[in-house]
Amino acid sequence: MQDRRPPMGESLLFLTDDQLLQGIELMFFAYRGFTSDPDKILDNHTYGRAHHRAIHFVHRQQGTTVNNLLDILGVTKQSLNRVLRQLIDDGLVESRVGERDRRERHLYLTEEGIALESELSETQRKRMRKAYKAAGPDAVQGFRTVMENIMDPNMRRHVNTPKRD
Amino acid sequence: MQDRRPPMGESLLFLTDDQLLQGIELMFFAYRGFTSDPDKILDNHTYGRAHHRAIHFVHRQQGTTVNNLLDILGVTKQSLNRVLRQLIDDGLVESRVGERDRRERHLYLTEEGIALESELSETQRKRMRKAYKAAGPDAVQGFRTVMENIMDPNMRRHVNTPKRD
DNA sequence: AATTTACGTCAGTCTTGTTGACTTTCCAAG
DNA sequence: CTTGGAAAGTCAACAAGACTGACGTAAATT
Repeated sequence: MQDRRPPMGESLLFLTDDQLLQGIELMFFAYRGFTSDPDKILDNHTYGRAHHRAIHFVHRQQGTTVNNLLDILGVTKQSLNRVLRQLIDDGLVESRVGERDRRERHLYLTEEGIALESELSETQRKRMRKAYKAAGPDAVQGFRTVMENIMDPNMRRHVNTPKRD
Repeated sequence: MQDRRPPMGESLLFLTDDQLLQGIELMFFAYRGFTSDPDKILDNHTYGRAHHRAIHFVHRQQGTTVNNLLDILGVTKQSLNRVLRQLIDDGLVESRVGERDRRERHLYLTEEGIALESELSETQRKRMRKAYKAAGPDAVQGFRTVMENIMDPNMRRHVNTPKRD
């Protein structure tokens, strides 16, 4: 008589379609929760997720160029330009002409921009902190490993790498 | 002399703002990769992500009602109705009047609908399988735990629960 | 001098979300 | 049996944010 389970040498039970389906839905629901807090704040500022993304990456890489931002965000320049223009006009982002290469524009958050960034990221850090704390360090390491393998390899270089010591 | 590290009894280094920031960006980039494969397929069918979501959850819960779908997807009925109408008109989804409660509409995928669902989910399962395999079972368990803690608690009941024996 | 690069902008389209108003169907409680 | 309300569908208008395509300008590179 045969084993009723699918043919797998060791325990590869975590690779069944059912398990993968669960993973897919975890991605959907977790991402929804993850974006819900900032979305509420952004509503009050007549901004959207696109503004949040721009603010986030300008904050993390002050002085980044438009081209670099396009690479990270993966949208067209017209799309990015729209939100960037609003943020500049509203005084949240400053655009400075490059010194070495004057074609480039280097982007910086103003004080006001930093303030909104803090407000937005605080809600997300709070959610992440709660999840990390509840799951524990080993689970977090596993989470990281899986997430890095889900994303496109050439995007990994854009992910923040925490200082060790 | 004091410890130079922040005040934390044990090693809670995985809760620093830098670590949390990494987690936030992992969510962003992983979700982008995760949705990129289906998006390409959907383009050829003049459908979008909204259609994919509807198809996915109708498939997993054949016979589900519109109301239940609204609860899961978290959009307005007008928004859902638009994509559902297209899918019904195109013969991918069948809407049957409820027997017990004839106000309700029960939704089913047709053969054609199942075919598209398979095509879409196959690319996502492939990506998840690759990530799971590279990370290993323990990492996958950690991934699950963190993701469940990121999402809103009342959404957990909607996540597929794999059979254990 | 010619070409390429970086950026900005105008114009138009599409998907997907929203609100608000209104109708039809139908169950269930008074 | 009537009526209140829930479930579903529909129409209309609108906005965010993505897209394509074309064009312009300034600066760097070849």
